[in-house]
Amino acid sequence: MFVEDIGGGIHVVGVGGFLIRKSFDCGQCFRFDLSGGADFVEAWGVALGRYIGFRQNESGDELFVYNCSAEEFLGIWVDYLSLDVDYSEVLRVIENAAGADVDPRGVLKLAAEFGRGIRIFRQDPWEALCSFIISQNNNIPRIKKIIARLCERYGDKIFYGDSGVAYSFPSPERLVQKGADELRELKVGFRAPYIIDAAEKVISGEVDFNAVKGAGSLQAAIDELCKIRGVGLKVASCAALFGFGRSDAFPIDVWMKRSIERHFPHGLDPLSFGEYAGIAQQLLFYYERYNERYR
DNA sequence: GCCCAGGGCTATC
DNA sequence: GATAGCCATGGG
Repeated sequence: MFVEDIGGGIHVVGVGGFLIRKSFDCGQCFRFDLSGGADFVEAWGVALGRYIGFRQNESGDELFVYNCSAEEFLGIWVDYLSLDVDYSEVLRVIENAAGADVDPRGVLKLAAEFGRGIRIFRQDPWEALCSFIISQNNNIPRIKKIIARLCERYGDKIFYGDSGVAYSFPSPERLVQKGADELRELKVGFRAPYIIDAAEKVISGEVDFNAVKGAGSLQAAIDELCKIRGVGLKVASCAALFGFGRSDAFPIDVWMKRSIERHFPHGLDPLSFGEYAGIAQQLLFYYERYNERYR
């Protein structure tokens, strides 16, 4: 990877096939907005308390990162974006993880190709947990709007610019201080008490993030997260995968249920993907959710 | 105007 | 342990 400073940002070459168009739009994070022109894509948003922008050409071999220094990119964003992981090897494993008996139509290979360029980000644990509590029985555009309102009202101003103001994701302390009634004004609906319960248990240590990270098994990590009211298997799996680096977590939502019912007549065992189960899940989700051919 | 959404809780069988 | 109804809201 080659990184050089330019005015207001950096130029990166050699990102190993990483594509911002797919990675920021595959349903794993909710605070980035995609825009684009004829032959490029931009993604602007907030993560890790920083306002940052990415611009990439269509083939993906030219990446520009704004509001970011070379040092910051190498020290923070390479990890966040999982650019240290060899996804060509990951995809190879996933494609070959099931035989024709399990995957008669070769959907794993199709999904891997369709989602080539996706990286599973290493997001902030609290933000991921809170975001996926909000996600339940909800749709992605609306989840993004609710989270944007949450940050505008309760986050800190972290950036002033011509295009507007950017806000950080609010801490659990701030949300507890506000309470469920005020949260309802943001139209989070029945999820308001769930968010408060999560914040309270994180603050008190009843739910221990270090215990989740250091859990000896995926099940132990999920059990810890499920102490929170409103957090079940699916939300816990998403938080584990996207916020705690548990790449073996395998969240099953309505899209994944459809994918499995449609393509895998005898079901699909996450264990067959080993530590890459979460990535396999994301590829199947993306293929089912965004591939018009199979809608 | 209707169905649905990156679900989970509760009651009931 | 499985299933049904409910939860609050608005995207498409």
